[in-house]
This record gives sequence, structure tokens and C-alpha cells, in this order.
Amino acid sequence: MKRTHTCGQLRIADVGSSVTLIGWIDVIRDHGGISFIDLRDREGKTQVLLHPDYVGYNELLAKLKPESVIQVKGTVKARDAANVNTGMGTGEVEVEAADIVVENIAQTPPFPMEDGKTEKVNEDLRLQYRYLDLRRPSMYGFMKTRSVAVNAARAHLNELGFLEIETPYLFKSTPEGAREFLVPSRVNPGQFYALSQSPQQYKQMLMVAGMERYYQIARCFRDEDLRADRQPEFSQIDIEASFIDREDMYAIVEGMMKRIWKDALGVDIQTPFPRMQFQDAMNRYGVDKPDTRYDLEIVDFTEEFRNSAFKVFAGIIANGGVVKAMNAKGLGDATQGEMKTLEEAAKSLGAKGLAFIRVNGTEWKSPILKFLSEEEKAALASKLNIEDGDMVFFAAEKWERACSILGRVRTDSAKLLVERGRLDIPKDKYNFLWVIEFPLMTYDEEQGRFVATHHPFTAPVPEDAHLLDSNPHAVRGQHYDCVLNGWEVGGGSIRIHQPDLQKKVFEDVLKIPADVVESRFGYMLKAFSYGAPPHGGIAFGVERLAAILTGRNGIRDVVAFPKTQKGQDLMANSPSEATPRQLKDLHIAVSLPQQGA
RNA sequence: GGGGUGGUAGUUCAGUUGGUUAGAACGUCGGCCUGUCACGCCGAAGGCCGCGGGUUCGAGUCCCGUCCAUCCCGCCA
Repeated sequence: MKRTHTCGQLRIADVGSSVTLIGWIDVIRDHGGISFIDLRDREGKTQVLLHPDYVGYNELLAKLKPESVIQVKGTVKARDAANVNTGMGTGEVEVEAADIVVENIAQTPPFPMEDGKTEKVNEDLRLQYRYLDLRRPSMYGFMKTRSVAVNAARAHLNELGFLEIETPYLFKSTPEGAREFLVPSRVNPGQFYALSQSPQQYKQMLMVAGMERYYQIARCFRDEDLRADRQPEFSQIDIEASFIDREDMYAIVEGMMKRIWKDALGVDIQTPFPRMQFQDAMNRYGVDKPDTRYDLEIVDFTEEFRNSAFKVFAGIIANGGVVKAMNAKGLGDATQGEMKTLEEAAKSLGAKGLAFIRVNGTEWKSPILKFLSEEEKAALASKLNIEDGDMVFFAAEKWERACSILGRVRTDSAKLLVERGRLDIPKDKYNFLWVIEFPLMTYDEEQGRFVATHHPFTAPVPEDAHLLDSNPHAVRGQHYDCVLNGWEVGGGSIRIHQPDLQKKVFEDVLKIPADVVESRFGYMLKAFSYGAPPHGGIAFGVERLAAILTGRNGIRDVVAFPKTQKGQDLMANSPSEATPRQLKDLHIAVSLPQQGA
């Protein structure tokens, strides 16, 4: 071994021992006659004392630079009381260097490599030198937390008798769902695989195959635009089990989360998780993944305004819309700019504007005030608990849109309130939530047909199944989302395991042409006709869990080598052009868009 | 595809109403320094102001286009 101890290990009890450390030079303090080198590895730092009688002292110091890798052999010495560094685990000792082996001299890094400073550096530069960015202690911590979390999940599932089974990444293209990455098949000219966007179909086949309990830390690939919480490739803790119902799945997952939080953070989380109907989540929080760490709940005023003299509201209600309001408590001092930004956000979700009432003392200020009756004002005041300094926002739209608009205004208002110190959203509070009973189908205006809310394999709630033909929109699915602090961290469902029902959903409800069903899903329907067990599953986003565990705002910090918003790896420079030879082998002709087109 | 923010020294930033020689801090380099720990002190170098056009006597600053990063909408069964 190149070392006897790590750089975080030595203590006063080690004084006198001969040790060998190896690591990176964190900083050199050269006093001319004596020098100190802080040597760093992932476990910590140790001060190395370099005495002027060291042979070649001047030459060595001249060439050593921060981030160089050196091996230090020496003796552990106690520091004088005055020189103890209480901010360091190894601060009571230092290693007096007897022999230093220079393993690698580092160039000057292109940006400061120090927690607290590197975060401010442009993302593109950090990504180009990702190996330097990752060298910081905090990044090591994020990688470690993710690793511990995944291992905790594995341990829990193994104990419950789940088998870890790998499924192919090279799959076939599926008609519904995310855009896929295509992979040309050299030996099948003109044909393509698709990189698996999730192991969904394979894991159901494993249930038909009698594996009963499966899990996998699966890579998934989706060729969609990126977000702070979305990368084109990401990992899922993918789970499927036979002979279970929803309650069984909740118990499995709650146990797994308990284990993850205990192992990764030492935190005991409360189980079982509360449950909320999709309808409820939308009505109260305006999203299907509510952050319940703070209130600012949305309140319905459709009945109050049904016969209102305010024709805008009454008219929308007459056309089947709703009127909702949300009291952004304490945001009465929102600036013009902030109001404008909130309105833009609302408009981006389809609002025509963002009506509001600003409360200043007992006075209400609002462009819509003159349209409101005393009765209506009283209803608002009482149901929204309006007080001095409040700001009330309105949405009058179709139900789902009204909910979404105020949901967005709610989260944006919360951010503004946090900035003002009037709202606390603690990062170490973990509000798990099951959101359940989503509609099985959603009507897609663009396509003029129903699409599966979750995916087409989700089983309907039994008592709603008879509505599949008459009123598909009213059918609830046996779908469950696991929501944590406003993030959808996992989602799954009890699946359809009867071929007739599955075929009906494909063809009659989703209106997928029979020949397409046959070519894409024929093998599943066939498999279900050979004795398919009732089964269900769920999948968790590893990065999202890790991001919350580490208190990050996005998933980049818990991905070792993330891609930019354009899907590029700036370190390795991918994607890149293929050689003519590669293209020829793959039977591919590249046709680039005209410049400027 | 659309909207917002940012791009000035290696890094983070400042740069007034368009005005003459574009600044600071950190880092780097050189010198001094035997108990520092973000060591200190002295000195120096370092700029295609993202890129391309335009307006102007004059552009880091104004206009148009474009590239990159980032946040959001669409999209993500």
C-alpha cells in the first residue's frame, strides 16, 4: 500500500509513529525557513511539516504546487498547545516529513477548488473539468450519500426476498411515452433498437415468468429536454412484485425509505406516509406533487361567484370553469417587478392575467375591487383569512388550469416569502406523501383522444372499471406517486394482468390501431394469456432522492458526469460526429438541415 | 420551438449619460519571511470586454443576429 493512514485519521495517540500518507496538496504555506503542506485525501486533511534541513528543501518547494499528488513518509508529532487547529480532525498533530515522493505535479487549476467558491464558477467550465469539481469534499460527500442510499435500498429489498435482475438496455421503440434514443443495428440493416426509457415491459414479463419479486438499479434513457431535475440518462430503483395490492406496495416502499434515511442521514422518518387523492392535491396545492412543508393553500370560490356581478368570473363559471384564490400570506409588499414575474409565470400556464388583491392595513387595493360585492369580499376575507400585509391571487379558468396556475403562483410566492424571511421551508424536514387515484386517462386535445395518465399498463380501480366504455375520464387508476417536498420521487401502479382488459385499453380506450398494438405489445398480450399473476410495481428516481438527501436544488450535483441542457458532456465532448466508416457499417446516411433553415 | 437571466484578466465581479489609459479581489509569477493553518509583507505580469454585423467622430456600454451556460414553458406514457 502507498499509505499507512488516510489524511483524516491521525490523532494524538499516533504521536511517535512512522506513517506514510498520500494525497493532494491542498495548500502550501511557505515561511521561507519552514513550510507547511496541508495534504488532502477524501477522508480529510493532515498538516505536513517540512523542515529546512530536509535534503533538497528549496528545490522541492519550488516545484510543488497545489493539487499535486505527493507521498509523504514521516513521523507523527504533537503540536504545541498554541498551534493546535481545533477546526481540523487531525489538528492536534502534524507529520514531519522525512521523505517526500512527488507522484504528479499539477498545473494551476482553471478555477478555485474550494467549497463555497467553486459553486459560483460558470457551469460550463466546471463541467469541462468535472474531475476537479468532483475533487472537492462536498462533492465526495454527495457521491457517498448517493451510494449509501442505493445500498440501503438494496439491503432492504434483498431482505424482503427481492431478486436483483438486469434487463436489456437495448429495447424496441414504443409508440407512447418519452422520445427515445435510437440505436442502429449493424447486423439488421435499416432497423433500430431504442435505449430503454424504463424496464417497464421487461419487469412485467419477469412477473409472468414467476420471479415474484424483482428489483434493479436501472439506467433509463429519455431524449427529452433537460431540466434541473432531469437528465437524459438517469437511474431508477425499479421494483415489481407479484401477488400484491396497493397496500403491500406502500409498506414495501415505506420500509425502504425508512432504511435509506436512517443509513444515509441517521434520520428516522415517520411511516406510514399520509395519502392524498389527486383531486385533493390539485384543489389544495395546484399540483400533483405538493410540497406540504408550507401552507398557502388554494381555496375554491366557484359557488360564491356563480351569480356574481363580476361578469369575467361569472362568465367563466357559466362555461364550466372555476374560480380559485390563494392567499400569499405576507406578500403584500410584492414589488412591481415581482408581480410582473408572477403574472408572466401564470400566463405561461395559460392564464389571461393574474388578478390580485393587495392588503394594506384594512384597505384592499385591486383593479377588480370595484366589481366585487360586499358579500363576496366578506367570503374572501373569511375563507382566506385575509389580514394586513397579505396578497391574494385569483385564477378563473377550467378546473385543471386554474389549479395549475395558482399552484405555480403558490410555489413562486413561497420563494419570495422565503427571501423575505417570512416563510421557513426547512430542508431537513421530509414530508413524504402518497398521491393516489389519478385519472387513468387524460384527454389529449391535440391528438383528439385519451392518453394514459401514467402508462397503459395501469389497472383501473376495480369499482370504476365498468366506466371504461361509457366515461373513461371518470375511471381512476390504481396508480400511486411517492411525493417528497414537492418532488415526484417515485411512481408506479398495480398493473393489468388480464389480456382482454389490456387489449381493450389499448384499442378501445386509447384508440391505438390494432395492427400497432399487435406489433408493439403483441408479445405482452400473448404472455398474459399464459397465466399472468396479479402484480404491480414502482420506480424511484435515484438522483432525485439523492438530491433531497443532500439538500441540493437540482440533480446535477449527485450525478458524477452530468450533461448540459443541450445534452452534451463538456468533459469528454460527446456527442460527436461518426466516421464515414462507422456510418457505412450502420447503413446510415446523414442528412443535415440547411444552415439557417 | 418559446420566454427569462448571465457571458469583461486564470476565477469571481465592478465598469456612471456612449468619451480618452477598462478596475478590484482571489489566483499566478518574482522577492522577503522558522510555527503557519484562507500565513504575512513587497513587487510584477495578465484583457479579441463570447462571436459577427450595424449605428456613431467615438461602443464594454446602444441596435440586430448568433453561440454557450443556466432557469422555466412546451415536452418528460
